[in-house]
Amino acid sequence: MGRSPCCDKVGLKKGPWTPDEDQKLMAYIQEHGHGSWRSLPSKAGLQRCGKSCRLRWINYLRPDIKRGKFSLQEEQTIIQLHALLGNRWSAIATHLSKRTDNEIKNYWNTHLKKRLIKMGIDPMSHKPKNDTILSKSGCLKITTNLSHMAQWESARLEAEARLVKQSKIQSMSLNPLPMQLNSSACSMTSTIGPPSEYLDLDKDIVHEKGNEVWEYKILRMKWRSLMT
DNA sequence: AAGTCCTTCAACCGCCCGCTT
DNA sequence: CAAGCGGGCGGTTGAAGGACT
Repeated sequence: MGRSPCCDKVGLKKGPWTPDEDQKLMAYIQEHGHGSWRSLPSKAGLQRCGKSCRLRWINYLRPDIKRGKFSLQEEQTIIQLHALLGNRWSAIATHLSKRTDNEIKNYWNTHLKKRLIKMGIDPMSHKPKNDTILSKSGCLKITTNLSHMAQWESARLEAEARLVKQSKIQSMSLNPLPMQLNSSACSMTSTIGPPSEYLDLDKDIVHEKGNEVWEYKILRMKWRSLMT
């Protein structure tokens, strides 16, 4: 059976949000929380569908959002995480506090992807375009390790997401158990980890262009930063 | 100054997944 | 177990503004 549309589209407004609509949405959420997105628009007096409200809140109105130029550190983090995770923007966003998945996705598509292409790096595989030559000369091991690392990282992120969800549920029930969560998170990260080969690998891939230096210290460095 | 092309990014769309009934 | 629903995600679009001719 086909699913019903997320909202009754007749009479609902689309397109850019007006300051008045923003104000209504913010005022409502600050007072009541968003609750069910589907029912929020009518309660808040908005002629929008719930999805549109959710998107507007998450990507623009939320108070804990950082806007403006991405720092070099942020750019490097995005590139490193993209190498590991691919186009999993929401997963990447969890590692860049105050940045939204939409913003990261846009920044990748409009800036970083083009920059990598200019540097002769395939933005999807994060490998130099003339990869076949490099593979023969030893980079194959790095590529293989990256693939293993990505698999492990995927699993770790999923576990982390579960913990966050669990934490939210517990805090909402006014009976948070931060110590338990922290200890379980610690035990997870200390007992589960990448194979020792990742920790021993010292090879970095470095590309230079003009004043820009891009370091692909994905393996050892990334692992360390994820644990901090 | 006017017209065209290019870039950016907010917002929409469709699909998927997990939960509930 | 299957259907229905809501939320979330990634891909795509199109308006707006800037750059270029």
